[in-house]
Amino acid sequence: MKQTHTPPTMKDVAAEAGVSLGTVSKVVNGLPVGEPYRQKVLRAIDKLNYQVNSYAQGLKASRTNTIALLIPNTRNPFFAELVHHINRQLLKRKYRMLLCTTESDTDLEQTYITMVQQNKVDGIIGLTYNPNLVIDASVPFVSIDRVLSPSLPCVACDNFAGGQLAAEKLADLGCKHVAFLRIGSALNNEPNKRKSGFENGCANRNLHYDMMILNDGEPLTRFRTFLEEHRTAEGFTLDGIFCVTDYIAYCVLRFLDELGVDVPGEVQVIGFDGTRAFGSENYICSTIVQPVEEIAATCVDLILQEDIAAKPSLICLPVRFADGGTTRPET
Amino acid sequence: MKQTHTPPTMKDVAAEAGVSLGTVSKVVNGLPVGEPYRQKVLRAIDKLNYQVNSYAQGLKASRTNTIALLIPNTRNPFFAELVHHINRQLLKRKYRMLLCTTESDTDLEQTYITMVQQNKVDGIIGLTYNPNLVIDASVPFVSIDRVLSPSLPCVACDNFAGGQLAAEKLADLGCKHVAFLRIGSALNNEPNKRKSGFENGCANRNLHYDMMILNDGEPLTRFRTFLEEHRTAEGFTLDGIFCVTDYIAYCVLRFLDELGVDVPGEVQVIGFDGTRAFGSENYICSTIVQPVEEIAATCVDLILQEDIAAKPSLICLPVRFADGGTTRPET
DNA sequence: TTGTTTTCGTGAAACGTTTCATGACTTTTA
DNA sequence: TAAAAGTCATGAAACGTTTCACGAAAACAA
Repeated sequence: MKQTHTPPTMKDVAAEAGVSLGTVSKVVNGLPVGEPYRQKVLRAIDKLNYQVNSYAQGLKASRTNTIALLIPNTRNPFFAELVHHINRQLLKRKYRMLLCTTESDTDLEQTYITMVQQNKVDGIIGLTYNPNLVIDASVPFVSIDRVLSPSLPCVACDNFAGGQLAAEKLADLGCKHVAFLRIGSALNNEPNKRKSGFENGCANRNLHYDMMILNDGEPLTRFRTFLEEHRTAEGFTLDGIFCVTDYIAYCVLRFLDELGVDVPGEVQVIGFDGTRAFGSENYICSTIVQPVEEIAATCVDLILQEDIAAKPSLICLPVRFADGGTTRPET
Repeated sequence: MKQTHTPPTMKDVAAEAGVSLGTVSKVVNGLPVGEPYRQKVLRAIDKLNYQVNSYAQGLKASRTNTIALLIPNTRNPFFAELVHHINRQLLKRKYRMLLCTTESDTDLEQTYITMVQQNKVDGIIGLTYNPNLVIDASVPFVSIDRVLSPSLPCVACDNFAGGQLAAEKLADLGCKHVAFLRIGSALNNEPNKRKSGFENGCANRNLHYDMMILNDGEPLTRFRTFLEEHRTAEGFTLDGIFCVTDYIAYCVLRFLDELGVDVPGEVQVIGFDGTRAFGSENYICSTIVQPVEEIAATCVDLILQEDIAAKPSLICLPVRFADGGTTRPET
């Protein structure tokens, strides 16, 4: 009699099908097997409800079926969505996701790096702002939003096009004098391209713009000061604001509210990311939406792709504008 | 000569230390070993920078070092924090977290259930509203916020105390006539206890209250209607509102804004959960804060605890009140 | 000193896969 | 028809652990 509580193994399947272990293995892995054999094995697998033990598999193949996702945190809604979609994609492909939230916790970063060194993950998808991250070349790595080295593929939305779209949108919505608010970064981040895209867009539409750049670490209240300076007796002297991030847009909106400036009446605001309001499908502000789902899918495709040489160094995915109530309705 | 690129195995450690495989295994697993042996092994482990291969471990022990976390989504900030903290706790204990975001995706639920049946996880931590979830008794299960059966432990914050605290807080802040807004649920959810707690608190403080209960699926705009009815020529007839959830509080705040009711001037609002504003440490409203970190730690403790019989069926963790600007400053 | 008990490190077997050399069987060729 | 070539399932070895029966050495008792 068969033990009821042990999951069936390949051996059981082989016995049931009347074939050898190797044959079952081949069928399971999609290797060529004579049709009658394949049928017998498939029937047996079905009958026993067999599923491979990925730990035995991992042991043998020194593959772990695990991809590490290195991300600052899950609190930021954009990151949370990214986690969600990457997780889905990996699950679909029978991979596990090792979630590493790194926020300024060097211990955790070390834990993660140790695991990688010890060959416990098959690849890493990383969205990291840590500039001195040491990446072992033997582990496949896909970066999000930041080109770390020419040899490591990077997936990002089309930040240049996004910046341009924001500028053109503001112009099309009737703005004459806009501002770009951003946080400077010495790093070679992809999001930095939003700036040149924006400048390009303004040039295309003959739009006059100011730019306010905060250094890393400077308090966001500087933006408040900046905005305050634009409030004159004749009204608010800006009629459009592009914020490099929805988060900044969110803060700016609060500042504007405090200053009594009407949005989108007096000034229209566009953010970047496509952050949705708490618990709803609505965007928290008019925004350039990153294609989170495609970014996730692309990362997973890349990390699981065998042929490393064939990986392009930068993949840009298209963005789109979405109305979130902080711009006037389109005509 | 030793191959440079293969991680060291127990065999290597045994050779280095001049002891047997079994001895190394015991040291690694903390089993009793003579002190001189232990020292030799530890030195060798250190020298070779050895780390156990958990896949071999899992194969042998039919343990997988993986805990599944079943959660509706990661978009809700409360869930996102839960994921974060549970992940940390598990990582600390060398466990992996298999993240299953289930939101109304029956396919994914099936994937997850199959994995469990096939013995691919060592336990499940589940926050699920799916009433007909079938739980295999052979897999340890810890539930969050919902008692699924007397034999399955459940971790929750002290919802009763939270409801009571909200009522008493409103009373202490000078409210005379408050309302409790909630969504009804036929399920035996722990959060339902917020109601009796609230009623108890009102009784303690002789506070008059209304209650508005929405059935599952009813649009939240009903709350708007409810609020509208309380706006009279003499002003707003409610001076305090307790919402069963921060999300509802968030919506209610928007309704109140639309209705031109001043918060916290005319009416004070308290939510429940401790949701923080996008990208900040501030709460989105005055709220009863769930101890997310403790909930996470408790779940992990329970799920990894060997002795199932010793697990209590319900663990209540203390809540606290936090000011989020929608109540008047405390005196 | 001898016999008995206890302690504790040893090493082989087993966990469920994958891989590869082997050889049985079929097809092709002369 | 016989030999050579090709096809393809077979089953044993190996992956890195854990576990357990075994036996050597130490401790104790007489």
